[in-house]
Order: sequence, then structure tokens, then C-alpha cells
Amino acid sequence: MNLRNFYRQLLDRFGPRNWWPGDTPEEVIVGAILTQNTNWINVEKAIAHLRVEGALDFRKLSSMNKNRVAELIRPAGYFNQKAMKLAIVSDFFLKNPPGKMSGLPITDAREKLLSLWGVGEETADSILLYALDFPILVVDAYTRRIFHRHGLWGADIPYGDMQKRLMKELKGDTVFYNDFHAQIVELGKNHCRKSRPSCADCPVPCPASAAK
DNA sequence: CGCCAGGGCCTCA
DNA sequence: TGAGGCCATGGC
Repeated sequence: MNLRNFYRQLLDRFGPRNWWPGDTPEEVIVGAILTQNTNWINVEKAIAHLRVEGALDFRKLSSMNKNRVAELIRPAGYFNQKAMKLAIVSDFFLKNPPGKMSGLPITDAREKLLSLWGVGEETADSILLYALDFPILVVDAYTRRIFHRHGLWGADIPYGDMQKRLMKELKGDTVFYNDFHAQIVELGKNHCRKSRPSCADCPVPCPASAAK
């Protein structure tokens, strides 16, 4: 399969996605934590609560009472863990502002993020790409499932393997990786669902032999 | 109803 | 280093 062509099919169907859903780097970073294993609809409710409270703000998030933060982000699930994660990440970005992080070599920036409790590979890469404008491809459960169904790899391929393989073939820049991942999410949510996938109107139908 | 969602950490071998 | 358990709400 030609991945550039695959992307073209998605772009033709869905149009440019203009991601990430969030305006400021702060909002993108908060969203990246809150959306861990959670439906975006629920994340939006949590972000709305934070905004009303004036807490969509690193200073506030790093100093506010954890129980209060947990209460505000309750709809996003795992609220106790995520309240802690928001405090840790906020504290980090107060000391390492996004503008300064963007100037580091990407490997250094990634390592710093991964060293934080609560920030794994996907969250780190989402922040690197969507908040700090680094050219790195975010992959996720949708990516794993979609390309597994297309016969590209096994169902349990590790995160890093997916990322290496796709980036090696795509060789994109920040703008391209931004939209590629956004298109994958659109496809994964609305067509290539885990259960009851909507294959009839899929913009990138699986080869019959590989479909599952 | 039960399943699922744009993960990540801890434990235990 | 890998599998399994845990965290938790709300939509469908």
C-alpha cells in the first residue's frame, strides 16, 4: 500500500482537519493529558469546567488543590490520576516554557517529556507535534487497528515500531504529520471502529483478504 | 445493558 | 520487556 495515496483518499473525503482541537499550547497540552484512553466528548466537558474556573492555566493547575482539579475534570475519567498529571506537566512547562522547548533538539525535548510521570509516548508526541510544532508523527490505537486491518502489521505492534515504519515511508514535515494523524483519528472514530466498523462507505476500503 | 474511548503506571515474573 | 491489573466517566 502507498501511504501517501492512502492519505490522499482520506484528505479527499474528510478535507483538511485543522488539528489539534484547542487554541493555545496550554489548551493542547491539557487536552493531551485528559484524552488519555478517553472519549474527546468527555474531555471537552472537563476543559469547559477548567475554563470557567480560570484554571486552563499552568500556574493555576500547578498550585490548585488536587481534589478541586479532580472535581472539575471528573467527566474525563481517571480524574485523580489526571489531576496529578496536570499538576506535574504544568509545573514542568512553567520551568520549561513551550517557546524554549521548541528550540531544543527534538530528541532532547522528547526525553524531557517522557521523564514526567503521566506522560507516555503518545502524549509526549502529541505535545511535541501539536503544541511545540516538532515534525513527529503521533500514532495511537486507531493507527494500530486501521493498518492492522489493512494487513500492514500485527494487532499488537508496539508504539515505536508503528511510528518508525510510518515516518520512514512518509518523510513528512510538521504540517503533514499534523493532518495525517488527524485524518487517522477521523477514520478510526467514524469508520474503522473496533466493533461494528462502517466499511460500506469507507474512503480507504481494506483489501478483502486482509479485512477483519 | 455491556462495550468502548486519541494511555500510562505499577507489579511480578 | 512483557503480560495483567488498575484507574473511571459518559456515549451508544
